[in-house]
Amino acid sequence: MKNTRNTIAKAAIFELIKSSKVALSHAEIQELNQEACDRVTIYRILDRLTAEDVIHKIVTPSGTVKYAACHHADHEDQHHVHNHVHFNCEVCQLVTCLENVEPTFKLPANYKVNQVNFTVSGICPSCAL
Amino acid sequence: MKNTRNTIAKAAIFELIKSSKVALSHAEIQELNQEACDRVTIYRILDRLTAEDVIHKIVTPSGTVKYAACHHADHEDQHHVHNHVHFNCEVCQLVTCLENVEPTFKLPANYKVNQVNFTVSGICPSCAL
DNA sequence: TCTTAAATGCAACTTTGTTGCATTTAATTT
DNA sequence: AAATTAAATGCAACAAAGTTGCATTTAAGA
Repeated sequence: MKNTRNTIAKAAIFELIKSSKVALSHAEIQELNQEACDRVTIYRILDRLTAEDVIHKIVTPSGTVKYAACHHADHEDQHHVHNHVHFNCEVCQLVTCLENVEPTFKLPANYKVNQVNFTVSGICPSCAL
Repeated sequence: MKNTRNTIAKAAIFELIKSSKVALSHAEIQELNQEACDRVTIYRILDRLTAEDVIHKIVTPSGTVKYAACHHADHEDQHHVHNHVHFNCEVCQLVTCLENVEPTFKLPANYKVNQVNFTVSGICPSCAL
């Protein structure tokens, strides 16, 4: 892992993502951060946090990219695979990690998996009322 | 379903997608179509074909949007859910539908599923050689 | 053939993400 | 504590991806 520094901007953005119950987009993070740092800086911080494996990137079926904190035990040094399901509510638009829902599937021989993106779209329990 | 017309552009683009073994991006479609119609028209045709459920949209973990033909039996009038896995090779960048790989998963109560997007990234058999 | 709503082309615009470079700053070394 | 240095930031400029409005064209039913 490359040398990485703990800056105020990075800490602030990580804190935002950690304290959010839902996944956040770049635009949402920028707004929540009160424009405290440059747009480009946020992109770079998100890349760093993703590389450090403390947040993970989620792509919704509509193509929106969001980020959420990782809640896995971090005492494993091999790269973690985020294979839980993300739920994208079509009504409230919120994306939530369903950490306990891990799909099972079987690929044909000789496929090597590095990364998965499982997103389910529909209506969440709150909006279904 | 809204009234929709069979135009040459729509037929050409559907043919391109159907005859491709891999999922195609908007840019790739435009190039393959020899710029025969406007960029905007392609976006609108892709939307229409998706709404008509004859192609489906795939979003890769890197955020690229691609389209592939649907190979399901079309005699069902309820909206089809594309719940097969898409494989995105990190080397050749090709996205292929693994029609036979359907993940199983169990959501908590009261979640209503309309759409799923399962994409697995890694190395495909051809590139693994 | 006539009619009309769907489809297209074009221009303009927004959103999202990237790159290069000068400046600032965190963290290590002296 | 000061010096060092590579990482991080800000800014400007750019590129890619997607959207919108509107005038014109066209498919398909009357």
